[in-house]
Amino acid sequence: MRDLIKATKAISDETRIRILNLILQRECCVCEVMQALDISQTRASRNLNILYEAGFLEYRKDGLWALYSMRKGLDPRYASLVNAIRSELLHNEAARLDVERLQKAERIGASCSAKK
Amino acid sequence: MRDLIKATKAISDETRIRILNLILQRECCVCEVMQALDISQTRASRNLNILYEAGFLEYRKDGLWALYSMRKGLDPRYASLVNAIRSELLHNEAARLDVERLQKAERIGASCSAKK
DNA sequence: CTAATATATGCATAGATGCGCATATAGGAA
DNA sequence: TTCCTATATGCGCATCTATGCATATATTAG
Repeated sequence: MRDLIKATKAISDETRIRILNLILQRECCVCEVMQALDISQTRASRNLNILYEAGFLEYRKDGLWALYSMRKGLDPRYASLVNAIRSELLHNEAARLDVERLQKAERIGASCSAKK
Repeated sequence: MRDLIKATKAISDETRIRILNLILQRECCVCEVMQALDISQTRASRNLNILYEAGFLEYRKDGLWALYSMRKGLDPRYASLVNAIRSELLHNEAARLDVERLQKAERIGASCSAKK
């Protein structure tokens, strides 16, 4: 019960739904999420961690980078939550633009957007 | 997007998950929910309304009673959210007890529990 | 070692949420 | 009408949440 509540809380937030949208495409690092969604480093990092803690994501470190991807072998209950999001995003224009920006994003960090 | 967030917010609360559990069994009035979950009238009414506003429930008045039931023809996205809850509750002892108390509940209102 | 960089986190704060108390509303009975 | 009852709701408060700022941590380069 606790876990289900944690999971549904995690996805009841626009920023985190947009993040899931990106990671459904491919593994992402924090700075790519920042760039694609045009949000702060703190915000990206914290919300990624919330999705991780809720059980949706896998986490690995590669040098300086923190890489998040969809968790494999997701509990069926969680999978149906993800499906709800997936079908929501299917025809969502803003979500499409986020993915478009993700494709242009580079694996360079916070200083990048700071320098702009 | 707004609607999905509203729906997931609605179900990311223990009280409301327990309420859904009851209404998945059968149509309930506010006072039955109060009795089965042993919560205040305000709390039952407000949380029922949140589930209704989020699109999960149907509402009808029968004399003094306000009757809530599962909404028919639920959007498939919402249905998969409900399924996640249903499978969560399937082996949940507390949920079973709530239903048991629901069966003993009577369609009499707030004054009932107040008189106890 | 020091410097640079990507990410995580402590703290403060604005806003949202849950709920109790009291009261309003509405339907039925007399 | 007036009284009783089931539900809804305004208000206040305690708690939770999201986020920015500043800083800590960790990894790599030199």
